[in-house]
Amino acid sequence: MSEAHRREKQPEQVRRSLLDQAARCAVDQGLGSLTLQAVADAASVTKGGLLHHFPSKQALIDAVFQDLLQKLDAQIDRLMSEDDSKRGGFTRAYIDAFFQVTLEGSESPWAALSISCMTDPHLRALWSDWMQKRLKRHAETDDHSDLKIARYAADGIWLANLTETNGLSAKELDALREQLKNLTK
Amino acid sequence: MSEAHRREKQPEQVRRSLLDQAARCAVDQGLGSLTLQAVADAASVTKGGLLHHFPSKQALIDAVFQDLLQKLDAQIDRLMSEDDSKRGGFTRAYIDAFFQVTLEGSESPWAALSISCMTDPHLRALWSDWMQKRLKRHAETDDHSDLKIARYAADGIWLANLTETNGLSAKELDALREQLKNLTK
DNA sequence: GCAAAGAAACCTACCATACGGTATCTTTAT
DNA sequence: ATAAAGATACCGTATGGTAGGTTTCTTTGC
Repeated sequence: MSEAHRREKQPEQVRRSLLDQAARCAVDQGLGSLTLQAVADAASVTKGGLLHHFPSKQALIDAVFQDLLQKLDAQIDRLMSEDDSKRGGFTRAYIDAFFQVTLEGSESPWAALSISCMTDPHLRALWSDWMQKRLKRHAETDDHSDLKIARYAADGIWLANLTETNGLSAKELDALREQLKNLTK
Repeated sequence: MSEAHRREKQPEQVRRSLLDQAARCAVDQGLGSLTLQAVADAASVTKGGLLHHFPSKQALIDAVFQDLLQKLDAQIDRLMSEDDSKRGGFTRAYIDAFFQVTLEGSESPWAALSISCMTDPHLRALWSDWMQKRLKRHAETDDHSDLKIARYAADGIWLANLTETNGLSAKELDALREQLKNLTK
């Protein structure tokens, strides 16, 4: 049946798979009706195996969220290092990061972040903290109402792409991105 | 015990109460952990009574959502009738409606709409439909990329206000709204 | 005008199931 | 040998839903 018992054990890989599949399930079924069994199945592990890696459901969810936040952090830092002009550097990176995520479609684990963020007050706080820290860190270059609007619009677009059954076309998205980035100049 | 059995029956009123309380519960506990019992209790009806009005949990949730969408529709229509310039009329009404909702804070039944919208894929589709119909209806006056960005930004702000533990200040919100509406001219 | 019948509104009691979590056992790696 | 990885079996509970009863409203026949 499950092959995890017979194959070579690569716990790190299993852990990764669990995180990814959990994110995926959260998108498909909504975090509320997310079930340990479903996640375990999707990762080809039994529920017991899952609970070995994450001692509770909440622990799993938290881990997913932290993982995604970490990736987002890295992504933004990378994008910022490629940006030579100072003003709005963070905002541009933010926009690009979000569009990149958006392009990956609703199957991307990133989509889970948003959903989790709304549902769970605890995660909401985490996100809020992250954002506020980041804003404070780049206050000198990115504290302007135009930039604020650009960031909010990026959020909205990202949200829309989750919401719409048929996401926006790549062409539309590209045009929107250009327009937003123009706002940051 | 429950007096619903002895009092004069006013099914319409009970139905309303069920919808309202369901919305309220969805805000408090999150839609995921929304329970029929809790809603029934809040409306002073037994679970059986609730299930008489709404044959399933999903039916109840859908009804709540539809109800709120209907209210939003009316609100937007009203705002549009007060707007004399043509271009961007819908977008301005959309922005105003969302800011009005945002100002009411997270206790408003509208907050439930948003959360539900993210969580439940089925509701996501309903919202998407609503939006697309509305956009088609106002294609002549509101199909422009600037307006699109303004709407997305409104979504983002609304989202941020749900997300942030301490919502944005009324002053900030006002400034943002003005700025957005300027984009629609 | 008024029973009687039928439908609608609502309640009580119950079932089935699915879910999170525990306890324990087997297999693999070091 | 020991610990980690993973599987299996099981438990308690809460929840959505069903069945069928009881009370109130509405319609119909006379």
